[in-house]
Parts: sequence; C-alpha cells; structure tokens
Amino acid sequence: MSVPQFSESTEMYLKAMLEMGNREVVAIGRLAERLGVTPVSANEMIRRLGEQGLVAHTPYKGVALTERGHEVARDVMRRQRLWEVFLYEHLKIEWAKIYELACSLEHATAPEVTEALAEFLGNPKTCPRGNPIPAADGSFRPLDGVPLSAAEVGATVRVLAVNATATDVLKHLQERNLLPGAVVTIVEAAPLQGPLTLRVDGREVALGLSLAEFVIVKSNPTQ
Amino acid sequence: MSVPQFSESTEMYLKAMLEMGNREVVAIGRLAERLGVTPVSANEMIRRLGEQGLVAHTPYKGVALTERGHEVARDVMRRQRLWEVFLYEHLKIEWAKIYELACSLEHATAPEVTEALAEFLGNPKTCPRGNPIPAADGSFRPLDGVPLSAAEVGATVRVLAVNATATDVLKHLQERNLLPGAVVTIVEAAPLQGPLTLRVDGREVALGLSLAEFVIVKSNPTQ
DNA sequence: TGGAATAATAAGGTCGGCCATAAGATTATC
DNA sequence: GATAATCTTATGGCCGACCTTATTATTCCA
Repeated sequence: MSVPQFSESTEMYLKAMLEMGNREVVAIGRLAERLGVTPVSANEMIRRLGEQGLVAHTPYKGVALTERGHEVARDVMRRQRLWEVFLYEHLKIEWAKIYELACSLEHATAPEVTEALAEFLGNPKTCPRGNPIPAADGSFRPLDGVPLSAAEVGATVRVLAVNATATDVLKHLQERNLLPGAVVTIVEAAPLQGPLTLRVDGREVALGLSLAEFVIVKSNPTQ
Repeated sequence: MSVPQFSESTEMYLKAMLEMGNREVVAIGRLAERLGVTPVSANEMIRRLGEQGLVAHTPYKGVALTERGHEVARDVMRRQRLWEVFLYEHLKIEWAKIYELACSLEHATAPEVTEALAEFLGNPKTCPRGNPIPAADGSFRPLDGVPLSAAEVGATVRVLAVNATATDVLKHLQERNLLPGAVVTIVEAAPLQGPLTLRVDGREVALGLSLAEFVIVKSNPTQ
C-alpha cells in the first residue's frame, strides 16, 4: 500500500524502453511486443506517458525517454536488479526465475526499502544476469558489449550479460551454459537467419538468432 | 507481473477480516472503516468475495471468512509478517514503518519467494510487533491476550503484541515504550471513555482508549 | 414501541488499462 | 510511383474497484 508514485504499468513501459534502447528511440510496435499488449494499447499508453512528460513521441519515428522518464526508469531498474541479487544470493532462488520474481517486487518497493536493501547487499554493481545496477545517485553506464548475434564467425568472446527476461528463455540459455563469464566461440552461422553453432565449455550448441540477441558479449575478451 | 492469484484488494479485505476477528463475524461497517472505503463499496466487494466463496455474508449480521477465505488470509498474513521481520531485522528499517512497507511487498510475493524467505529468516514465529506468523502448513494460533483497554485498573500486565497498522499510531505507541515485552501498570482509567493512565518503565503516560485497543497484553504475566 | 443508528440495495459515474475493429497517414521497398 | 507494411487515430466496449446519492430494510435501545 501507499508506494506507487507511478502505476505498475507506467513503470513497466519505462523500464522496457530503458532495457531496449536506453535513451534511443524505440518503435512502438517493438515495445508493444515486448510488453505483450497490442500496438493500439501501447499507442494510447504512450500518449498518456507523453502528457506526463515521461516520454517524447515522434509519430511514425518512435518514442524515447525524456530526462524525467529516464530517471524513473533507472530507479525502477535499480529496484529490480537489487531484488534479483537478493533472490539469487540470499534466497537461493533458481537463476532463471529471478527476473520474473523480482519484477513483481520492484513495483512494491518504497525508496527507503530500496536503499536499505542496497546497503544490506553491499551495494552490488551488477545483477546475477550480468547487467549493471543503476546507482543511487542515478548514474548508469550500460554495458558496451554486442549481442552474440552480431559477433563475427570464428571469434571467441566472453559473455558479459544476459538480457532476456522470460523465464523459459533464461532456462534455455542456462542449460547451454550461456551465463555471464562464459567463453564462447562462434563456430558457424547458418544462412537465412539460421541458428549459430557455438562452442561453450568445449560443448557444441546451436542457438537461434533471436535467442542470440539476448546474449551480450565482449568482442575482445581479456584472456 | 504474474504473481496475483487474488487481487491486491481481495487480499486486503481477507487479511483485514483475519486481523479483526479471525473466523468471527465482522461488521461490514468496521471493515470499511479499517480499509478506508465507504460502506457501500465494502458491501459491493463483500458480494464479489461471497460469489468466489471466500466469505460468508449474513445480511445485517456481518461477514465471516469461509475456510477457503481463511486459508488465503493466513497466507497473506504470513507473507506480510515475514517481510516485517526482514525489514526490521535485516534492513534495519524503523519499527513503526515496517507494517506499511511490508504490506506493499506482500501482494507481490510468489509462494516460492515466501518459503525461501521464511527459510532465510530462520522460520520466525512472531513478527516484530509481537504477532504470530502463520506457519507454512497453514496452522495459526492467535494470541490469547486481551486489549489493554480491557485490562483491570491496578493490574500489572505484559505487552504481548501491538496490533496497530498505521505508521503514526505505531510511532505514538513506540514513543511511549508500549512495545512487545513491556511491563505496564494500569494506574487509572478516566471516566467517560477517557484515557488510561499507565506506568511504563517507571514513567507515567496517558493513552486514549482507542489506542489502548491496539495493545494486546497478557493479564497474568510470567514475572 | 418508536426513533436512531446501521446496513443493504439500486442507479449512475469515474478512472486506468486493456481489447477489437476500422479508417487514414506515413514510410520503405521493389 | 505503386504497393505493402507499419503506424496512428477514432470509436466503442470491458473489467475491477472505487465513488455519490437516494431509498429501503433491519436492529438496537431508551
């Protein structure tokens, strides 16, 4: 009770935009897809968010977070990733489930709880999926990696983070050892948007391109 | 995301009924008051809860939890009080605020998080306000104390629990040292529903009757 | 026993966030 | 430059949970 400065829905839209493009313009269609709503609904919602000064919408071009919206989104993401750390490190909850479970908690978390939690956790810098946690002062430096789907064939790269949010996708990646820290060689890229063939921990695995988008890697790993 | 089997509103109604009367009949007017809604709204909601088999409403008599409703309410209360323990013991959050903050979190807590949290906390039996935490198997024994407002003048009693939920009320009681474990002598009860005069920790304090309702004491304390 | 207080019901309204359908605007591509 | 794909806007509808106002029913108590 009491907490919500912004509605859960508002927070989800803003966080999705931050996750998808930081400050960049995002197509409303993509956003709708990610949030599981129709494009029409997303359009309506974006109009409301625009009226509140949280996003800037350029018709037919896309939508971007305003400074204010970016601030709120960082705060939501901070809460979310702190809860991920707690769920994984302290409650020993299954890695693939923590995003979804933390996502519920984030909207019910008052500022003083967020900061006390951060303190309790020792002010972690990254969540268990490898993503950076925005700091209390709002500073936030996104990872500078590239999606595995964009890495060169033949290259050996290190997984920095996993960007996925759906539990089943996370489970799928975990089963293939595609976790932060993993060292991966891109053996082959099948034509026609076909799957990648990878070597992970000496094992060959196939990975669809759309899944490979979720795996953020560093092109020249420190070996 | 995902969690809510029952709406937040449903959970609040059921929990309030459990807090107010366990399985007993509660007047809809009282319930509405506690939840901060109009009696008309509470009536509507009780009808809906009745249709779902969670409560049994006898017109002009009041409403009581069904077995099913009692079960759900116990679960909500369990989540709530476990979070209270976490917020107080681990996050070091101010005692008077934990009810309200835990209340937000309770509705966003999936079963596996509840149980992992209980484990993490060492399966506590009571919350920081002294109230028992329903067990995972559903067993729940309410306190057998009486409200301080019903204690005899001259008696010396021990505070078992504080039943209040509003932060300002909790703060008020805390400032007067009326916390679980405190030993209190009822010095005087003013006439016409006037305040009680108490001796707490050697200090004389006045306490309005409606506030004294929130303080649950054991009549013959183990000294 | 007759009011006062309380409870219940009815009717109509608001708000947020979603839906479908349909029509029009723009952009991208061949 | 035409057509397909995408985006936007409009209209109307739904649901949950609340609101007000008004009417009727019941209970309690002096």
